[in-house]
Amino acid sequence: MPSSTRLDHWLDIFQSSGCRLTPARLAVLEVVANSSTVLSPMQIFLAARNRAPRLGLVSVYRTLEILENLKLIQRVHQPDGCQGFINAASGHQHLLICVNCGRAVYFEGDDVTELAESLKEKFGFHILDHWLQFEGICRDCQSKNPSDPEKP
Amino acid sequence: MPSSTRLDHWLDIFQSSGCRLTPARLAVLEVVANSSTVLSPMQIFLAARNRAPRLGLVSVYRTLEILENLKLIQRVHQPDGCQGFINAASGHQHLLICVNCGRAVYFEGDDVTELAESLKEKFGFHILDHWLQFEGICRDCQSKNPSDPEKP
DNA sequence: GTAACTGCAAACGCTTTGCACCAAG
DNA sequence: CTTGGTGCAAAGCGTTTGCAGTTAC
Repeated sequence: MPSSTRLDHWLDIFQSSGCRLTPARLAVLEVVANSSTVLSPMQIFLAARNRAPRLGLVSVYRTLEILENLKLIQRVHQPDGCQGFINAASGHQHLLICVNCGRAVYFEGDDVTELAESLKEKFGFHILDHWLQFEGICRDCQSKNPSDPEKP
Repeated sequence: MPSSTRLDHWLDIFQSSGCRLTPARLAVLEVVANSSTVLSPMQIFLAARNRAPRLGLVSVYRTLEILENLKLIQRVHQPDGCQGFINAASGHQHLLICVNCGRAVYFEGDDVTELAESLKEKFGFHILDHWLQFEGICRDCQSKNPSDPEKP
């Protein structure tokens, strides 16, 4: 899905779920919808403040909470701490993340549902959710200086 | 591996890596080595304080850091926040966690390495690490009151 | 007009650090 | 004896909350 279409889609869902569209929220939505990398609340704040100079960090947190509830973004857990967010591909949570630049790629991995089924039988667990994440270095970062961070 | 053997194993590695064995550290090691559930630093602190009454929370953090570096425990990321720790099965990071009681089960999932290989070809990523985690309700918790927490 | 939303500042909780004392080896 | 480890207290940091003013609808 192209970024512009995604933003329209988000605005649609956002408004029809009863949320008011304000400059602060629009700025956050634009930043997150147009990014294909994992972003921290602070990164989102800094980027969104260019579009809405009076923006406060608090509004970023509150908007992210709404977006997470609407399933428009998903939380990404990283080796160190964990408050990264990325726009959520429909239904999938299988991510490939570059530890150098933060770029993220969704991929298909339907064999996971088979695995879930066998776990259910084997251990008697009722499976609610799963999480598959790969970390590595993307092609671009491999060809550059490995210690050159390229966060957007 | 039985818990007692694991503790011995840990003490072995711990000491031969140059770390001194103190009452505080022993208490933390005993608690974590003998548990098969995901534990937060605070839970570990409370349990370990029974064995070493003068224990400080700070020592728990410091000991966990050492254990993580020695790969004896692994960090578990949970939907909400993420500072859970569990003793690490050798080489495997595939976990099945009960969201009710915290019990964790390691399982085999070697198909993940195949998947990693295909991702490498498809997207050009150099894969460094992966993470597969299932969340659900274990058999015991299914048969009990679902809202009855049973944290150890 | 009104309820939802805002930014600010302060509170909060978890984690880390500085330090003087202590004990493992 | 020496160096690494301890607990305490305080600092640090990211996140959340209370609030009075503001704005989308």
